[in-house]
Amino acid sequence: MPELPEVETIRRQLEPEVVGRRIVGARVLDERWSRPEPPRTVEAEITGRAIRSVARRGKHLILSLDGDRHLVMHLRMTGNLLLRPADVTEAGTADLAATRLGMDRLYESPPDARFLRAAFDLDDGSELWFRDARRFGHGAIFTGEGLERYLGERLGVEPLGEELTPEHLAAQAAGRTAPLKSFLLDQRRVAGIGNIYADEALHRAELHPLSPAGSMRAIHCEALVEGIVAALELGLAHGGSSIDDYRDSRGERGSMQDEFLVHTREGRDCGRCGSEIRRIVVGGRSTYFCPGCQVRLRRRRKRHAR
DNA sequence: AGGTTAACCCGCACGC
DNA sequence: TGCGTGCGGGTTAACC
Repeated sequence: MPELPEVETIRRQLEPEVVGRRIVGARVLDERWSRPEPPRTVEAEITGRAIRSVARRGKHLILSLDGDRHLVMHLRMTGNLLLRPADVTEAGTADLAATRLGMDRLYESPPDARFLRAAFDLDDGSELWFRDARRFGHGAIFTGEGLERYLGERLGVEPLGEELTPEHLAAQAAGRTAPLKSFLLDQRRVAGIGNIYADEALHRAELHPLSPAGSMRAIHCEALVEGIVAALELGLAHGGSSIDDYRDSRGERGSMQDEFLVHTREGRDCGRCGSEIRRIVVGGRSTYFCPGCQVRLRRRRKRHAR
């Protein structure tokens, strides 16, 4: 699923290709994609504007345009954001280009391309495609002020920035009884961690996914920050995880799924202690962990003032 | 109010 | 082979 490393991989690929380009056409093909904003409104807001920057906050990708307009896109589970190069816009050359770029079936001829939800034409002839089989993906247009408010009320600190310190994590977790797994998935605490990297971070930190978030002591917060950073950076280094749907902007798979320590590895041996990796459900999410080396912390007694 | 669960979707794996 | 069932998963809404 697209989590921080997957979205950041796409951002890094798009940035040099689209910054400075002008959007000369916009088609929102699925009204759900821009809901509650009507497709025509979003198209009108975008068309004719130049792309100033490609940014990411949490799992959101942000195309900032001329005139203080910001297109925020979220891939959710099955969304792909594909940059279709200028030389494949003619139907006859699509197969050739797809072969060259390893895109297999991703570039079908435009009119009947499956799952195409939105498409943006750039002034050099390239196209940005938002494909999404399950229609959970979303796009919205904001002014700078609206963007700040929208992201601000949904997202906590960036885990790969300076703000994620053990002290900050401790403050966020203080008093919370929700399991660590649920805590990590809460985007308002730390932004960008999803089911995959939550499992990987907890294993690296040797913390049990069911431990109450507020049970962590300073040493655990330090380990968890290190675990989060290490898991996300390894994901980035491998171009993200492609368990099934994720593809980068060129339609290529990431390889992080080959590096998982615990995620999707039920029944296999833990590389650290040799115990058998287990799968449980926490907060409705599949959760993989090693019962041998991920310690379960006890709930901390409330401190009494004296 | 924090925490948990359901709903949103739909392709696909699975079982018969 | 074909069909029905259920699962997954990020986020939000609804609920306890």
